[in-house]
Amino acid sequence: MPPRNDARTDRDFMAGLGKGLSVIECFDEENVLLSVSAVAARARLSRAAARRCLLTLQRLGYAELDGGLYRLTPRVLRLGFAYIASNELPDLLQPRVDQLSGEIHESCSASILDGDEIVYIARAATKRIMTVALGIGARLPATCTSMGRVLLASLDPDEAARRIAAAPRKAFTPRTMTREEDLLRILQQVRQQGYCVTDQELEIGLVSIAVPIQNTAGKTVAALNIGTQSARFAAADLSARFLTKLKAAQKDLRPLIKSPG
Amino acid sequence: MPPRNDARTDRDFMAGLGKGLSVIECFDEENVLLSVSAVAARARLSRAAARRCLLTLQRLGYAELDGGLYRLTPRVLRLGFAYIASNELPDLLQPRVDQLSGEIHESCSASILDGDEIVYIARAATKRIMTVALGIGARLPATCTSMGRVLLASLDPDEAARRIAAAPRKAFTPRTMTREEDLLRILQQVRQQGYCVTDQELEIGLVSIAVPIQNTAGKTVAALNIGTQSARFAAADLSARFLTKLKAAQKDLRPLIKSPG
DNA sequence: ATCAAAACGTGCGATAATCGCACATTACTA
DNA sequence: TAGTAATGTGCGATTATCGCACGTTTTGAT
Repeated sequence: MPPRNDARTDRDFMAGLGKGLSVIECFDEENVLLSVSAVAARARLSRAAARRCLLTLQRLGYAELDGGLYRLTPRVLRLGFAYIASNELPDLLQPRVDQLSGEIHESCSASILDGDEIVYIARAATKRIMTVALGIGARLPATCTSMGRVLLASLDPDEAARRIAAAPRKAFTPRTMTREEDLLRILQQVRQQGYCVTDQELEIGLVSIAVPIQNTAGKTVAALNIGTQSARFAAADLSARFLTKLKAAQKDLRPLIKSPG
Repeated sequence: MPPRNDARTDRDFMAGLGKGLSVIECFDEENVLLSVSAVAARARLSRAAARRCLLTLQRLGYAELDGGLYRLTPRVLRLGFAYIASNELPDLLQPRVDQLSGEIHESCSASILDGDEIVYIARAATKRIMTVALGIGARLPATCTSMGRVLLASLDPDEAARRIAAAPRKAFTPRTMTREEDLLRILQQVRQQGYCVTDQELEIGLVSIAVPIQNTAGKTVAALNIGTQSARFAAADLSARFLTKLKAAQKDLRPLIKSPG
């Protein structure tokens, strides 16, 4: 489990904690109820270890037994909520996301970058526009989403290139950009124009536009986007239609987001 | 840490996992950045154990070091999201919550019961109506909220009485009901009328109305509410104004929510 | 209905990992 | 500058974790 050997850090690594967390992450949309063996297989643990983790989680109220199978309880939300509550960003962005969505009657979201994925931290949906539901905490690949590209573009170019090189670049649709050089060129363009439009690269029929959200120090800390259906707006029309609103939100939010330290 | 001695279960309890989870829960709105000692104190751990947990969380990407202090990373959302994604309820309720909020231009939420607290699992806010922000995963005492009372009322009366007796009943405002007998009487009333209105019991100026949401088997699995300001609607007017919409949502949702098993 | 295969719970000895004290070091404060 | 407090580190003792192996239960196919 420990990726590297950090001398001291290696001694202080608590294997049990790592295993338990990976057990929690075993559960998802397609795996609501899992058996001990299934968890062991998914988390790459021995059956005994998986069982001990599940028993512990059950004892602590994070999991419950349902006819021989385990399921997570709402108590698990306490963990994710520890982040939401400890980070002011979601609180600051959610009202504005709600407002924007109400004004334009389109889905609106905010996300941050975590490795090569974006993580939704605020969201307001008019109706479900994607086949998959995207609630808070949901993750999408950064390389093929408008918010992800805006966030990647805000990084040091070398760092951005590194993450793109390391990221799996699956072609979700025929339009998905997968070539490294194409992505780097797009990032360059995003840096210049200050926003990003994606045209059905994640799902056919889905278009979106995103802008970076900066803190008082000017550092990009999140991305804000509007997503809609290509049947209603062509990708080329998104900037003319929504960019003013997004830029206004960007400007309003900036003084509210204090830089750390 | 283990509450009881369950013979076998006791042997299979992984102390390290329990400690790590309690460390994560140390972080909240008022404690964004915590030192090793602070975490040790909050989680009731030895400094060494707290340090090992934090080091492990850092290694796994759940925490990061910021000038000698630790902070949670968005990766923690993966844990809470494991629940959201593995439970269909939030997905089913969120669109309807969004829709309802859009129609009536008031804040609308859904929650479930966890012990003596309600946990928000879907939410759409028009503007911030409470001084505290309530995102997904947020918790409030069940006894003094409209959704909490609806959910408590759905339990076996003995069980409800037990939870009320065990719950801390803090008076958030002068109007907060704290007497056990009053609460039991209210629950009785809620069972009869099928909804609950609360009038500034959690925060002055805040009124709300809630109805239970049932699955196909008729079992209450969540509560749906509308919250607004007493300056706009008197508590007595809430049912006349909003009950029809809430009941409609209740009826629409019921066939969508399958009973487990 | 019967049987095989798979999954589950349990016991236990060996091992390795956690534990927390004690010390050295580094901030922070008065 | 001295004193307080918090941090990182080393290490021996302890104990909790590990995973195999066994017996039992459930599943599912014939």
